[in-house]
Amino acid sequence: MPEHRFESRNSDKTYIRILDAAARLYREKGYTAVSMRTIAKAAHIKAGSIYYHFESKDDIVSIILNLGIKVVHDEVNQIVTNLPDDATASEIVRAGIRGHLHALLEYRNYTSANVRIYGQVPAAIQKSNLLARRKYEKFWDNLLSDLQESGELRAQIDIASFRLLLIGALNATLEWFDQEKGDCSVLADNYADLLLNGILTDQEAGT
Amino acid sequence: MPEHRFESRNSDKTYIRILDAAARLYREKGYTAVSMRTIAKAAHIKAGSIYYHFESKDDIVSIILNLGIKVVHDEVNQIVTNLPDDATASEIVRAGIRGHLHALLEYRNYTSANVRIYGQVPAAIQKSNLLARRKYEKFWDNLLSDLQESGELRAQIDIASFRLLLIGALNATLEWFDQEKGDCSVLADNYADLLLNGILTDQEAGT
DNA sequence: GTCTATATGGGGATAGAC
DNA sequence: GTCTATCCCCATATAGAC
Repeated sequence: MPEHRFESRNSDKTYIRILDAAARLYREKGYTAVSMRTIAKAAHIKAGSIYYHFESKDDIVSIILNLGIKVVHDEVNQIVTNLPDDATASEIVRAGIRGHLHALLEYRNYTSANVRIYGQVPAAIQKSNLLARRKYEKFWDNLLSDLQESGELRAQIDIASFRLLLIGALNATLEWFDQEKGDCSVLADNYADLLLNGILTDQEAGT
Repeated sequence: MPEHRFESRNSDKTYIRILDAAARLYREKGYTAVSMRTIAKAAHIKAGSIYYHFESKDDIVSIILNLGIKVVHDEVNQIVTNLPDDATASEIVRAGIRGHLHALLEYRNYTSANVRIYGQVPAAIQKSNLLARRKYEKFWDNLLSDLQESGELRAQIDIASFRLLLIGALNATLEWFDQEKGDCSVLADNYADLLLNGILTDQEAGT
């Protein structure tokens, strides 16, 4: 799926084909349920041949998990960085939510594989994904802290708590959102409105 | 874990021991990774003996998935129903969030097993869990619709969208919240404040 | 109720031909 | 680069002793 990284390199098309097939299968079936034989069949290759491209099953999983974070981080970073200097807090947060949801659903096999199987892979593999996760969390924390210091976000909210709530809610859309039936930017604006303004009518707010 | 359902029945202690062990393992390792041998060892019994208590591996999984929804639904229902008649929207939503989070973390092995492996079990097992899921979703939708009709929640919010955001965010806490280090009612109040009032300062709200 | 033993099939990974 | 063949281990489920 992440074609941009390998575009024209000679016969690494096979490398990508294996990775794409594996990501989709991991998302659908879970970590242990997917065998090298299963991946091989989906990638139109024989099981033994996979070991020419990858060191082991865990090597494949580790690469998939890291791409699952990277594609989202890259897209959110690019969208937010390209906003005009006078963008409001609403616009910035909204853009971040749009970017996160768009990448999440665009690279669904990788992102969903990450969300679903991270908690179930061996500890060593989890560890290989931790740095990418921490960096993305830090990105949001910095973004939100800046907006809070400038007075656009309420002073009393805890940034880490909101970031956990936000990313938790966004990632959960992977479990139900159907790209065929809806536009994810509509969903993004919907979620952004709820999170920015809350659900109470004005006379009830603050209670 | 759900002792209340079987309290004193003779030697169904073994039944519960097997179920508890299986739920914990499914949460930690995923559906396919957990073998009958693994469950047997954790429940201090031999693999063949499990078939006296359960029909199959899928029978066990199906029961665990259904309990994972039921324990949360029951607790939220009880807490919200017992609120005084003059409770405000804030108090009702806050109580629902508290109940959901408390049950979620109290019966963590069952609830987390549900969240993590639902998407990875065979379709027939998913189907056996759908009714319980739909009932719990309906419970929240009815609750929120009533509050919207009484004017306490903003008229323009879409109830189903908010319910998806809410339950998605709450369930995601299973992946990071450490019960040893924090009180889940503090977390609940924190999340409730964010969701009820939003994150913008008052002069920015509505934009 | 719980045990041991076993039938049958699939798992990750490697060797060596082409 | 991809193939076939193989090593060795583990899976679910059942049969029948105790």
